[in-house]
Amino acid sequence: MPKTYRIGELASHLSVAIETIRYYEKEGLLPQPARSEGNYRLYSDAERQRLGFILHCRALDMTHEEIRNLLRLRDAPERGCAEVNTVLDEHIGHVADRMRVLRSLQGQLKDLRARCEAPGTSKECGILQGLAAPAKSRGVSRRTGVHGSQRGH
Amino acid sequence: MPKTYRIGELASHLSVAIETIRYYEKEGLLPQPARSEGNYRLYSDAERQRLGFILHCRALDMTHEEIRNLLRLRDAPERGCAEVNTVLDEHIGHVADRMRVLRSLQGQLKDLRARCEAPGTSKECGILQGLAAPAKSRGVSRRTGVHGSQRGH
DNA sequence: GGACAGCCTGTAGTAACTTCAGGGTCAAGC
DNA sequence: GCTTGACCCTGAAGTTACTACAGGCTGTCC
Repeated sequence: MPKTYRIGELASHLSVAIETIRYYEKEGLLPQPARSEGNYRLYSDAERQRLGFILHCRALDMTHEEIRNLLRLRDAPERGCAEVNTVLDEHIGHVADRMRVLRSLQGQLKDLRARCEAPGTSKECGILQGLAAPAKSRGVSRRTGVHGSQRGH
Repeated sequence: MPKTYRIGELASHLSVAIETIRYYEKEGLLPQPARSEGNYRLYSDAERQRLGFILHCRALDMTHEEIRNLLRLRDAPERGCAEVNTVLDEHIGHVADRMRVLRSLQGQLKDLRARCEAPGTSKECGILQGLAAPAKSRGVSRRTGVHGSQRGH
């Protein structure tokens, strides 16, 4: 009899919220697990490993779409390794793009910040004036980036 | 009679979607504008400038919350410039945090990518194995970042 | 048999939009 | 006068990856 885990065990072993596991199931990243008599989810070691794989991909900021692709390749071992490389290379590209954007942002923010050193009222604040300006040669294409994680405040 | 703009004009002048303008109004970033006889929105130059300010802030990846704060300071010029600095400094911090995370990610992704050079089947692919590993010393605190823009694929 | 941890389902909220359905307005052309 | 087409309106739902309830079972201990 192979070991099984209830959802709470799995969650604490892998340091993830219970709701997230159920959400991954709903999203089709995890299969529908076996159930106990009392309708509790029962996970096998294979499912535990699959979840670990998913979490590792998420820690690398991959989207569910990208993870789905990798899981498909993982499940079909006859497929070439080249596709795995492609997914990864594209993702590396997304991260690089996002970093370029942020570097540019950082420069602009620091320029803006330097406009205010005197403690005047905000009426004549150089920062607010800078933000009101037509924003020429901004160089930051709005709407780019690694599907970045939000939250942070 | 000062010039007024319809929403479509404003949108094309400032390169933003019409829906976004209406959304900003609903969010309270823009005031409710005057209306024409036929119930079309009519914007003044002041509103046009306010929208420009908002878009510039968004291009710097500020949240609506941060922008709301700046607008409040902009509208109350007797307040000190110091608060503007605070908002900006915090935002600069967020961007810096996000860049740190991405730099770490990039390193991990490249390590992973280096595991596959031979064109084998994905069964023995070092990348998939790397993603299955327990992910020790990962160092990327999940759930961080500049409320980053999503989309990108 | 009562308390309490743990699990269940389903729904709604988050950020900043985008998309859609189903209409009204207005100027030009026939 | 009527139609075409560009432009505008509202309100609701979809997007991503979760998180947070609400309201209700399950299982074990005392």
